[in-house]
Amino acid sequence: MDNSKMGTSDRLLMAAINLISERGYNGVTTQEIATAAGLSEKTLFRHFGSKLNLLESAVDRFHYGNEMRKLFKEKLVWELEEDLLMVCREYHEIMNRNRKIVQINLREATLLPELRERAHQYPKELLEFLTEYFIEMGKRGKLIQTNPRMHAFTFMMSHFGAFVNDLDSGKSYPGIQLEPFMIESVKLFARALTP
Amino acid sequence: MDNSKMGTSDRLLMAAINLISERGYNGVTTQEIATAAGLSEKTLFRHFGSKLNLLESAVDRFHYGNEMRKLFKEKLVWELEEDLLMVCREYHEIMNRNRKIVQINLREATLLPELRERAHQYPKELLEFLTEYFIEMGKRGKLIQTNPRMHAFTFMMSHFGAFVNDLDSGKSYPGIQLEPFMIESVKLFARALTP
DNA sequence: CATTTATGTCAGTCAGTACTGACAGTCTAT
DNA sequence: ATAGACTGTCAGTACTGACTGACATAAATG
Repeated sequence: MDNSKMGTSDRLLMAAINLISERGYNGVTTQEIATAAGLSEKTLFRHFGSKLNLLESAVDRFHYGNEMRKLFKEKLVWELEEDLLMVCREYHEIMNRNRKIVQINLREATLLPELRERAHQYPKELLEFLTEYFIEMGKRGKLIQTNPRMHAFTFMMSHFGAFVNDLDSGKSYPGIQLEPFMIESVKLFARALTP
Repeated sequence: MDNSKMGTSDRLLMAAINLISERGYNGVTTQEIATAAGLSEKTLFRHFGSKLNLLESAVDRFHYGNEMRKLFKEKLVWELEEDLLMVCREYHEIMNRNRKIVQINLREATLLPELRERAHQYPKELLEFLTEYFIEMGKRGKLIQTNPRMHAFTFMMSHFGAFVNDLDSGKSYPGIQLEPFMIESVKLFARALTP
């Protein structure tokens, strides 16, 4: 990546996120963060004052975005398989984009309680959206009517599990690709839930 | 817990696992580990020589056990719903028993590459068992024949996602309990996969 | 009762890390 | 040309944490 076009602060924030997501807050020195940003440690402390302030500033900029909310409000076609495929593609797109922040949250929840709250907002909201969608599909006679919330949760956990295993990296399950996984799991859920 | 009956080393190993799974290797001091074990830091270094050696000794004792292998070899009844419910109850039993080691693995994979290998052995093996089970069920005409490996993987990811969210703790999804989740998700999978 | 074993206290050493003030150099804007 | 903004170097300070040797105490063992 060409860092020369980014400001000093941005480079430090990015370097901090990259290294801390990998090795944890206590596993990285301010010297290492500054070096990864192509700057001096002195500059890091000029801009942020402290290591913790640097981390807090880095995660403050984090937000999931509105795409999923928009999808549920505007893009549903009320066909189970099509809608679920859209949803899970968007899910993985958003989660992968925020992978490092999610990793920092998983690692440093006690250091950053506010981040834990904010990072949990999205999956919580998605669970509600998906539950309401299943309920509405039931009303339209397009979904079996058993336990929409638990089915929504099962669907989400499946994709969260896949996300945590980072299928794109090929590390944990080399033979399994994200796209075929999404297609097949959506088919399976569609088959399970269609009357 | 009554520590007075355990040996000195055992208490240190357990204290190390408890604290490091929570705060990471670099987030805990040897003084804190010793205090949690009810011993002095001096004693910790008498028994283990170094902090890293203590952690390595602690995770060396880890192994998943043979229960799942036995289940697949001896306990299947070749009814999809019953078998899947057995499998996922055993899965969560084993994973919850090893939660702290799994958490250490997720956090410190670069510090302990051997642990990463060993910790991954179990889900890999389970994926193979479950895939073979689905194939055999297909041969017996009890399962649709599409993509057994991907279905096995989807099932596992769903439960791994639930495991990571530690449903028993009630932290992330307070309204969702593990047992109803297992029952409902197995019903959903059985419904999806039965011809 | 003497010896051995195990643990705790204490006062360190050493290396590492967060963070800083002073000074110098470079680039940009006026 | 100069002032201002920004960055880098250097030589620190203060603190922290892994780890240790020496000595003392207590419990277990023969």
